[in-house]
Amino acid sequence: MEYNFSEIEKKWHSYWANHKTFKVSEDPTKPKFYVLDMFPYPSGAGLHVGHPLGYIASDIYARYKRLKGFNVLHPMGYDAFGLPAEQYAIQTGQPPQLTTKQNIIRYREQLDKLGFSYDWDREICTCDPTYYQWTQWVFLKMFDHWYNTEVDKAKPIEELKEIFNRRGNEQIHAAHHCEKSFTAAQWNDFSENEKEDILMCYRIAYLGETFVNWCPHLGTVLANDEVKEGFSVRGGHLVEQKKMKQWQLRVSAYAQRLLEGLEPLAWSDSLKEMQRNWIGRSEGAEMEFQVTCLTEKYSMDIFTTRPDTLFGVTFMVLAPESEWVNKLTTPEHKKEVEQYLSYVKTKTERERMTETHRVTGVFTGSYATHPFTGKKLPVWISEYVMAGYGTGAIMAVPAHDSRDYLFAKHFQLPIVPIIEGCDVSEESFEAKEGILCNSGFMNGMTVEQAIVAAIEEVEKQHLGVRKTYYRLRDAIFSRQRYWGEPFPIYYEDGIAKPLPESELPLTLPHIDSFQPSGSGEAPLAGAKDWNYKGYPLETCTMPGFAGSSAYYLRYMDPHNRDALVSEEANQYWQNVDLYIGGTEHATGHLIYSRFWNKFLYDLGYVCREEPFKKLINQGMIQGRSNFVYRIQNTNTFVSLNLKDDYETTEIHVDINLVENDQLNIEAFKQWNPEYANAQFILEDDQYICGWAVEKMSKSMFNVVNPDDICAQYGADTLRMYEMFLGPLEQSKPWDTNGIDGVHRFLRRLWRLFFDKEGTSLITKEAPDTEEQKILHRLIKKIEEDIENFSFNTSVSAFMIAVNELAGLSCHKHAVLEPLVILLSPYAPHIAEELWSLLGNAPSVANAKFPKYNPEFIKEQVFEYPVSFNGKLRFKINLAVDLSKEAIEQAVLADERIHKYTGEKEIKRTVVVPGKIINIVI
RNA sequence: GCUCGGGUGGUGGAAUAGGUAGACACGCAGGACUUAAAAUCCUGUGGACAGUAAUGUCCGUACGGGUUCGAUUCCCGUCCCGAGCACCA
Repeated sequence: MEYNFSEIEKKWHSYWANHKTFKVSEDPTKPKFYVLDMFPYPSGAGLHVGHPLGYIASDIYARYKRLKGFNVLHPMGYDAFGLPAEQYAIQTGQPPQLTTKQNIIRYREQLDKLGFSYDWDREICTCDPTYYQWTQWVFLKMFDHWYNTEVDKAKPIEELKEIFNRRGNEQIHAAHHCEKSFTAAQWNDFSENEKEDILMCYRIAYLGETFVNWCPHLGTVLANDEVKEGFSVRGGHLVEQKKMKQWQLRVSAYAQRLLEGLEPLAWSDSLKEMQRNWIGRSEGAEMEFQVTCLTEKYSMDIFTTRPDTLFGVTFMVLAPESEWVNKLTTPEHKKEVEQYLSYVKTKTERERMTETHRVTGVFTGSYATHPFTGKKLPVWISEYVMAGYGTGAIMAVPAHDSRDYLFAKHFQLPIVPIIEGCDVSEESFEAKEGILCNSGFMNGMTVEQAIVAAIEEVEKQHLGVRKTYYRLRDAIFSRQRYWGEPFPIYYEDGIAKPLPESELPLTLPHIDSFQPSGSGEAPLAGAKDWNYKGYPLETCTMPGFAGSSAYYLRYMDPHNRDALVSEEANQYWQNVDLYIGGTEHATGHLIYSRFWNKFLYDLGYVCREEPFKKLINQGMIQGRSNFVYRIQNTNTFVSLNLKDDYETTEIHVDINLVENDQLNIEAFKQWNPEYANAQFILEDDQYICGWAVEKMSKSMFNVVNPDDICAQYGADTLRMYEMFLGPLEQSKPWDTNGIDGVHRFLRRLWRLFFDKEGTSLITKEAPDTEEQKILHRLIKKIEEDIENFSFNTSVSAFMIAVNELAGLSCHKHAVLEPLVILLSPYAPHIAEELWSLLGNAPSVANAKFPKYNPEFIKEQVFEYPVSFNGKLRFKINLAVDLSKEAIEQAVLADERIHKYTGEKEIKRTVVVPGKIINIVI
């Protein structure tokens, strides 16, 4: 009987589904384990072989943990709101509700084929009102809270009102952007609307005016992580800066906690580093400089991380957008400054970013006074200073900062080095090392000492304060589009008011036109009856990350109608033990989720401050594209190695028309009518295609569909092959070349159980030592591999073990049964089949992971009293018995061992030809 | 420019509390079975040299140094590749 994977897989899929084998519930008698995949966006293209890589890995781990006796929560769902469905709706007029539903059905079919052990009763979908009700609910909570920086916690806005009532906002410890200061009396005199305006500056979810990333093509605002190098991540459209009133989340209030919280997490260093960069903490001093514009005197704040270089300051620079520009420009320089400002305005964000080496700037005519030396420092304006960071103004230390240096060289400003012996004739000296000079009270100190001393002195003389800045900005939360969660907000006399919780979910209405207006007005503005008790509802919707920020909590208690997650469910499942997903979410979803979770933690709705304990980033599976070469202006194609003789154009060709880089010419002709009459210049009677490793995508015709692989080899082969391909975290091209090897392994395994006629070979004999050794070595290896996520080497270990057992003609029940359990996380279908053929009740998922017994693989230990250079005992650990003489010879042959004879206990290994001997002296 | 990874056969990749480098798989070559093919099985497979042969010797983990009895592994320097950040003061 042959290994009939398609029948086996079909049989077990329906068994698992009918018996709800993987259904879980809270069970206090068992330890819990939560394994989560980053849920997919169900696109119209369906899954390709790259998508399941992480799902397979997490499924192996989840199944393993189950065998180890854990109560495993392993759910799946869909991140279904988003731009592509809406873009599709704009093009075709099909409502996103419909296309999303179709895509989800397709995804589910594909996922089901791969035999994942998900508890499908917990399936969620972010566009489902029973789900997004809780997204809206969290938003209301954020609207209703402010951030108290004294206790570092979100607090109800009512508390803030009371504080204002009692003592105004003068000594308030809050994260805010309120520019007014007021007393209790003034507060009480404010009108309700004025009060609301002020409170808005303190809310964690707030409506505020800022520069936003506006994408005219998409007709919407985007978050910082949705923009890369001035273009939208989705679609690659130009993004410009525009000042707009938008909903925002005060993520910046949590910057420090987001940074500190990273420390204990079991995430990769590179990912933590990415988040650290994104949060961008910098410590330094905020200092006041007295500036004089003609006769007018001001004090201007600047921020520096290098207060030790204070005596190297030779000029000041303002950002072009800084409010100081107007105040400090003298009439004499007004014209030049205006010219410069208009020049800066013509540059796009992108140009400003790419032309970083070009030095531009203009003098304001004003001077600042050095707080210690009293020297006059000219105040310049330059685009290299950012308005959005620090105070939008800097003290320039050309000797020790490369940008200041270039600027000083260009405009011939003085450069004063303040570190002994540094050479600043060619470039600035930026290293934070050396001894200070030319620096008054700091002379002779190291840079490290000077930084501390400078801040102390500055604080003592009340010139400034220690200060920490973060690069992390508040998240812009409005999107001018349709396919997202509606805001539970209505406007009463222009004042944003929260909808009562009892009105949730506020469901997304059906609309006729999905086309954005282009003027910044959202599609919902055209919805009928989009109001609450006659008041207009907010027309923007929430961004993609809204729905994915707390989905891991909802899985704990997906059908709860009264809460996002019940306290009991949250107490039991706590947080995610293992999270597997792509690195592309490093500065998006993974920051927002952590923020969201911390907020809910502050409010006491969740018991853990961090959502994801351990995180693994699976690598991308790239496609291997094939090319044909068309001779320009002809319909003739030339084979790869002859193409250099012609002027050719490289054209992607569907990889399904190519085998081993050989083009199937007939199929190619039929592929596209344009090529029906194509001519070919062959080499060795073949057309050889070129190839390249690229992203797997429809447009490159290099997509491999897992359904096809399943049909040809089965899901078990696909699962094992994806693991065998290489280390999980590494990106690698899909390459079917090795898949036969894995498939062959499963067939060989099958043959340990059955002969060709299908008669069972299984015997009840007791295993011998050699067989025990094979088995227990495998148990140890598989356990280690799974714990280390080194799934590729486990596949090899299985192959070796099965080959060895086949070599010994071992068909013993006592060996094969544990082998099947070990294999079940990797190849669950065949394991399930063999498990029941061994006479067990389904399912192998309920089996116990075999216990490793080191006795079976222990090498025999021979203890030799070897007389050597006096009285020494060598304890020799080796599998093969060697004669005493052989050992002595081996040890003596290594003359250099003499060095160690005086020391007490040294573990050493001596190599005898053919053997390794570990010796304890 | 800065930060973090990483460089091992024809290919994907094994092996690092320092100890027989190249597991396993692909590919390739040869063989068995077959009328033939597919499938399956067996053998060989880093390089160079010597030998009829069994086998032996030398060189090999990007490059140059160092520590060590011994380095793919640890340290220093150089080169290359990948990822991320990037006028963030």
